[in-house]
Amino acid sequence: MSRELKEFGLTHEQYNVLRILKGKNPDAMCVKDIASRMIEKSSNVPRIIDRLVLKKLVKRSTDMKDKRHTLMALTAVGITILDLSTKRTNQLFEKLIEMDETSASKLNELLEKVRDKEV
Amino acid sequence: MSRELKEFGLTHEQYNVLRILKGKNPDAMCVKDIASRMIEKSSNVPRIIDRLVLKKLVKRSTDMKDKRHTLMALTAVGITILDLSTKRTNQLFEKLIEMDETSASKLNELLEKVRDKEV
DNA sequence: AACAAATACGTGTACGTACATGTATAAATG
DNA sequence: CATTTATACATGTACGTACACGTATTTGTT
Repeated sequence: MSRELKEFGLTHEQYNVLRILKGKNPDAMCVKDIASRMIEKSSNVPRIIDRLVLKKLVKRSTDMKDKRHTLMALTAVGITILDLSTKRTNQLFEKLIEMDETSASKLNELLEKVRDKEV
Repeated sequence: MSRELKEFGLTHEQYNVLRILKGKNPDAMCVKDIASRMIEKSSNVPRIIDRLVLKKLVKRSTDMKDKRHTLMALTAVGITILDLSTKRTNQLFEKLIEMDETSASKLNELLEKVRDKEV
């Protein structure tokens, strides 16, 4: 996945953030909202946004209703790049999960078992 | 796992390298040998060793038979720390894989299926 | 209204991953 | 034997993860 995204100048996490923003597009989202939708919920969202802003894929502004919020939204370029890269990753993903329904659901069940262990 | 290793001042990867060295102890290993036994085979071994040497868990020397080789071996302290931390991680691992034999082997089979996809 | 606490971001550091490149040494070749 | 090629390691950069901490803004309390 990363290998393919690289051709669009995106890392896995940058792509992930773009997709999250797409979910609200054309509305903006704040850092906390984005973080809550990420798999890896570290405090790294501001820095990932930094890189997307540099590439002009995302624009940043301050919420005047609550100045603690920074608002992020896709730019037109961002939407284009995202759509292109999504086409590619969707193809890959289809191949990856190519598995009959029974196996897929069994795999899921077993992984949940491991994930839920309290250690 | 990382959480527990932290109490021994070790990261996951540092611990991994110590275990690999333990496998050959008291003989030394070169970077290439270590890398070949790691899950993540990046070019990062020299830097992981750097940190272990700083903590005096590993000693480094040059192979006089082939000066391109750097030889790494555990120190006495390294062995002690490794044994202590291994006791802890073994307990955790036992809990984690607590799963009946049928489920465990089914999980393995399904994961192999995903892993072997050519994408 | 003044102050304390909570909230939302941003930033600093250590470390790891991925990838590219440099350097010393050894092996292979003509 | 001289030169090329391969090998083994080290190092640089970009980026991500984890965690600690700083700062601005808002909210809650007295």
